[in-house]
Amino acid sequence: MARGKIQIKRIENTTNRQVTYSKRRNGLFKKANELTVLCDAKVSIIMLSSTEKLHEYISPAASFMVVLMGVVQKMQEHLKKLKEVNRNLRRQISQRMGESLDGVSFEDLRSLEEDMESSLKTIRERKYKMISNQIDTHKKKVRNVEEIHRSLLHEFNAIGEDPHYGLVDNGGDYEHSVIGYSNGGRGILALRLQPNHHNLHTGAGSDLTTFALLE
Amino acid sequence: MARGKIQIKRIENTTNRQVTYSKRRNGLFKKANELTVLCDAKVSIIMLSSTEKLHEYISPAASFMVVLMGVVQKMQEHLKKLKEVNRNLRRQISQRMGESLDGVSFEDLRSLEEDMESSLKTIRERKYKMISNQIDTHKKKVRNVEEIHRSLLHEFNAIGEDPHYGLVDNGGDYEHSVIGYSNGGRGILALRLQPNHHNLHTGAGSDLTTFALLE
DNA sequence: AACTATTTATAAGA
DNA sequence: TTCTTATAAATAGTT
Repeated sequence: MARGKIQIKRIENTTNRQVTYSKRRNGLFKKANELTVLCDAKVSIIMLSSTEKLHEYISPAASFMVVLMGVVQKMQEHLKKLKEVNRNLRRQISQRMGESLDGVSFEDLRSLEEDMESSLKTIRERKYKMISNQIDTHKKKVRNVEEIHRSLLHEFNAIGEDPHYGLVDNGGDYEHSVIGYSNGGRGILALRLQPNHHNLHTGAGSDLTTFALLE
Repeated sequence: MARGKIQIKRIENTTNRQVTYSKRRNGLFKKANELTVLCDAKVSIIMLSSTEKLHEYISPAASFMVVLMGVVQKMQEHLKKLKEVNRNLRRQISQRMGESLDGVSFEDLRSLEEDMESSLKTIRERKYKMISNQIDTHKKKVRNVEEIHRSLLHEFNAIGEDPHYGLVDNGGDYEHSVIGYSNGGRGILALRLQPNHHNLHTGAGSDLTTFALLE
């Protein structure tokens, strides 16, 4: 309706469609507001853009659907608060990763450093404890294998000295079995050490901003 | 908006008001429909005339209720996601504070330690830089004060040797002036910019809200 | 986000 | 109400 007449049909160009949506939405809301004022009416408009963004106009004292609207509003406030909290949490993490430190006071920097030092100590201790536990476990396993080895050797010698048994070539199977044992149980450890990939940093960064409102 | 400009305020003449309501209602619905078609949007309008008559516009494929319910549902989902993200962020912070480390794999623990070590290094470097900056600034201030002191002392001595001037007690103003200089110009920094309040819709005190749900 | 040539909406009158 | 029409307002295309 301006630099040329347009057909009232879906605008295929996305940018154009969004610009027009924005302009006409403002126009519609303005008209609604004028109607409200001029004619003492109550008007509620809810609209969803093709990108599923919600916009609404509510005239003063529009009692219609006020309850539901109220619910929506409350939820919006809640969402806003959660977003704010998330922002703060992200900032904290950033700072603990040595980023976003502009504007942090010297005192805060010092206490952050102290805090991180003690935390790092805790983590380190835990790591060492994990290592020593693993070593203990491994030692026990080795002892166990050695025990088996000794007893097998003992049996073997006993057999060698026993005139009832002849010496039999086992084609290297003996050695093979020993190697197999010496490595025994590793597989279990390897299973335990598989990282539980619940991403420490990335997962939280998932994009919530482009959230579709309707299917 | 036609045979004369009108003020956007309640039309006192009842007949006139009703006529205008009818005309503008049609206009509004037409615009809503155009918007729906042009921009592939969903629009619902509900309005109540001053005579309490209900009129509504519902774009194809969306009733007001359905749209609202959809909105509520989507908001709930969004809230849920945000809460989940929140939980993850808190867990990350906890871990970086040496807490909630049960169930963290050895590999994750190791990478967390590494990460924290490098972060701590960054923070430490920043702290040291801040310290050295402060020391530099302080040194400069001291030099400046000494300079002023020297020159004043020089002047003082010159005056004392000049037979044209008598010695005058300035009641501590000397010290005050020095302090004043060392802080000189600071006040200018205290000026702040007033935020721009741009009211988009100026017509009457209506509750006109336009917001993107999920920026 | 501005501008502006046009189209569209509409206030007042019939 | 509906039609008419002069004029105000909205806006499509452009910058």
